[in-house]
Amino acid sequence: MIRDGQSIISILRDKIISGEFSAGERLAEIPTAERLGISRTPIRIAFRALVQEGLLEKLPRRGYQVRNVSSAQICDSVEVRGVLEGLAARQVAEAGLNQTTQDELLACLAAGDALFEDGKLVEEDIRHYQNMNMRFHDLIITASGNTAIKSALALNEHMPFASVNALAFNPQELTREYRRLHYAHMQHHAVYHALVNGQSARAEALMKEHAHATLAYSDLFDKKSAKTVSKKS
Amino acid sequence: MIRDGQSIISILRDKIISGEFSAGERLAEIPTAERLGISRTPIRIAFRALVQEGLLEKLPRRGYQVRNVSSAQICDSVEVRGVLEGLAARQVAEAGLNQTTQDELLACLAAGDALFEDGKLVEEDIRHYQNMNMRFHDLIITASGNTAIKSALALNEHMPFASVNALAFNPQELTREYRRLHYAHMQHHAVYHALVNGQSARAEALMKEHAHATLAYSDLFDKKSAKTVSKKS
DNA sequence: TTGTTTAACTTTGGATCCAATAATACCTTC
DNA sequence: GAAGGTATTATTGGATCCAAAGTTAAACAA
Repeated sequence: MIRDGQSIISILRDKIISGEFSAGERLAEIPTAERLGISRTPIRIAFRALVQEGLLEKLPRRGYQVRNVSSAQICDSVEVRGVLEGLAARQVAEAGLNQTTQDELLACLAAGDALFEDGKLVEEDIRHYQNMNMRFHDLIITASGNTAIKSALALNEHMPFASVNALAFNPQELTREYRRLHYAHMQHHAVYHALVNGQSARAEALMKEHAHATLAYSDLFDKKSAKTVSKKS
Repeated sequence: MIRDGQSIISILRDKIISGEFSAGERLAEIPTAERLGISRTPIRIAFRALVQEGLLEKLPRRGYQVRNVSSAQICDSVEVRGVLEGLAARQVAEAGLNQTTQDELLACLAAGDALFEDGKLVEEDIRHYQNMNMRFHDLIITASGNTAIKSALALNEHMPFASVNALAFNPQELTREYRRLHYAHMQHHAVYHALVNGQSARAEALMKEHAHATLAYSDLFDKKSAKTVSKKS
């Protein structure tokens, strides 16, 4: 029994991100509705929202299609996240950090410190890290008071995080994952330091670099380089 | 007779931006549907989209409400546009401008030059300018090939342009408007110059400043200053 | 065999109906 | 007069029906 309209969008989004609806697959309202055992109305609303989010593409009179999200597009998305969160960090540093936000950021940092204390991560730790990470970023964006940043990120919010994590994460390589997340966590500390000291330019630059760091230990970075080279040639 | 679903969203958006639906006004699906003489289904889809765009706010079980877009929020939105279009310009300059885009940008510049030739503007000229302006910006965003920028801007796309123009434009002051748009147009020339010469950092900085220039001749800028001061105190 | 025309099917958009639920107003009772 | 409970109303979410329009496929003719 599905009560809330929002959750249907989430369900479809998860199916796309998880690959149950594979890239390039064509989706129509009626078959999808039957597949999920609900009526067309919520599917219709969800499809439109997902088009707006950039996960679906509309083929006029031929249904919808799961957009093929290339690694280059994920890199683009990370770059966008970088400039927007960089702007947020700059504005926070300029306006000054209020006490409650400062406390909450510190709590995030402490939680992260605890996770990395024993020198290794298990899969559950990674989930904890991701929650903490999301909270840390959200705190800064919210603290900026810039609602336009929030809404601009709302669209492809899931995309960079979910896709990058899905592509970058390999359960076989927990050590590499440990290094990647630990580096990111140290950057969190640096960002916090810049924010409390009102170093706005530093905060902005750190936050931009921090977005890139999401990719730094994945092989996506190489693909992006290849793309850039081919563009220039 | 309304055929296309997208147009209903546009109609409602226009009514909000124009002030026919005033800020803070509560809207429910049924009364709005009756007011427009259509059924609830398209209204439902439109309301959800407008929530996602940030123009409406949902009051659970109490309908929707037109969000009060403050001048500070418009400034925020302009800032977001600045960093995103700055990113686009930088990427275009780095990758190099292809010939067709270059030609189309030149056509925009020529069209602008013609508008400003006789030293004054009439209201129709301003509409022409806005179309040309939109095309110029869209060309650069598209040329960047960064789809994430496009979708991030899609949300509040209308907002900065429409709202700023609505607030900044005063038919009594066509001379001031002439100066504002002429300055913006000269910046277009500078952006183009940076792009064709591959000066990526300059292109990015110019594009950011260009966004601010939208406000430079309006009194919004003062309000923003006031807000910043009050934040610090 | 190929091209054109037509018919059937697919698909979306809009309208309306029903159900669930929260808010509000009213009535009763203390 | 106030407070609490109940009933009505307002509002949204989902299901289904119908119409319009485009796509596909098949059949027929050249």
